[in-house]
Amino acid sequence: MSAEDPLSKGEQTKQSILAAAKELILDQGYTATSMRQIAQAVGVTPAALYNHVAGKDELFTLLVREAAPLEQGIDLLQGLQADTPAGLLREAFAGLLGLFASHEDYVRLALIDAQERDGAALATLVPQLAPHILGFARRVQARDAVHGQLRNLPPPVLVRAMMSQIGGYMLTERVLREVNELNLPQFDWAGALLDVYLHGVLRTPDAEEG
Amino acid sequence: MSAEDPLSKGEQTKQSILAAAKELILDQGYTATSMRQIAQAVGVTPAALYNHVAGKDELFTLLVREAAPLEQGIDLLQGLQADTPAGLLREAFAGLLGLFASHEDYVRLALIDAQERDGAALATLVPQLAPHILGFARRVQARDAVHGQLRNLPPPVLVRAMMSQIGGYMLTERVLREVNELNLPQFDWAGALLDVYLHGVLRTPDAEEG
DNA sequence: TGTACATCAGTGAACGCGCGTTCACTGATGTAC
DNA sequence: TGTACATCAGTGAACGCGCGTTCACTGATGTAC
Repeated sequence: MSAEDPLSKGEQTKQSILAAAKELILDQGYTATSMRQIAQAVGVTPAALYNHVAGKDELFTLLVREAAPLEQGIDLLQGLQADTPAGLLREAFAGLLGLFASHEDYVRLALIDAQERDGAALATLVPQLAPHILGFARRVQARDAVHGQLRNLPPPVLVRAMMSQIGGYMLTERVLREVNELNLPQFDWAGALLDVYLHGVLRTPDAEEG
Repeated sequence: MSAEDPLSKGEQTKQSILAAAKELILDQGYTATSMRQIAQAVGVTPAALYNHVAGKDELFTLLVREAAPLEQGIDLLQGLQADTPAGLLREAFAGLLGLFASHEDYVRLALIDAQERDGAALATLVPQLAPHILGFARRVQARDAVHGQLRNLPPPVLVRAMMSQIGGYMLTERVLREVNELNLPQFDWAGALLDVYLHGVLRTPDAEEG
């Protein structure tokens, strides 16, 4: 259709299959979604799927791999600009939270994988990301030797408290939304949780702006 | 068997069915677990299940309802002893985290329900718990009018940051465990996250002990 | 430019299988008189 | 204490159905000479 669209018929169909499968699986889960449903959504016979994809298993694996923002996560951790520990933490927190929030599909696919398929997808992702998280923790520590902004916390606590707050944000985003009295309209929740986190790991409130 | 066991044969079988279903569903998910598998685990014919349970749907609903620590959660929020805002927050954080951590089965069943069955179970739980969470927030606020320990944060932020950190703890407990370099052996992670949270919402570090 | 052929994308029928649930039934257990 | 009967717990076969996948096939599209 568009100018940058030299996709063959086959590629087009494959993309349609992936898109339909993603939508159905996000809605119903992996086991509850059938190849027949996917074929119908694409407008094709079930048998036709097997011209483009080896089977249901490979289809889901493709889906998860395609949705994972792994490279972006790594680039983000490696491309942090800030000089101070507080700045690094702020930048990483905001960046990672934004990354996950903008890839909610991936988060949900990963949860489905974990629950219905032993979590092979997450299991391969964590080891790939781990060294970069560790590198980030060391960098923060090294900067703090100069600036002394951080409370005396073990580096793993810095990292886990951050990941926990970010993961918790994603989790509560879906649950607490329904509790009206806890909803502040137009409120910058991500910023508020970042603020609580920074205040929690820094020595003094004033240092936060460094 | 034991002294306090006047269970009829039927009740015994029903409990066996619930136990077997719970184990299988936690392992494989709801859709992927069949009535035949459950019957086999119990040592009984599939048809026999229907003498004790209306169907697969009701079986799962029973399971979730039985696993939910709803009353304990409410009792905990209502029975807080502390006088100061900081004390209340600390007690609630530690209590709720402990409650969820000791009911991991429920957390997982609720996630399965949310993913494979539209989340009917969670949907009924949140409104039941919500008023007590709100009452708790008001209580903290009222005490703070006297003590002035808290930073100037909207009460919903206090609550959500806490729920987010607790939820994040449950989430990262399963994922980050596998990253060896982030594991501090024998470390009191719950205490560390509580510490970061309190430090994050209180005005001064010294006030935490109040 | 025309022809022969290979590759591609999709069809329709069928495979063996496991699913949730129902049904008529069988013994064993409990209850009433 | 004995007998008649209702209830209980479980069986085995069967129901209609949808599952993932395979297979022989058909046209359409692309390629080589």
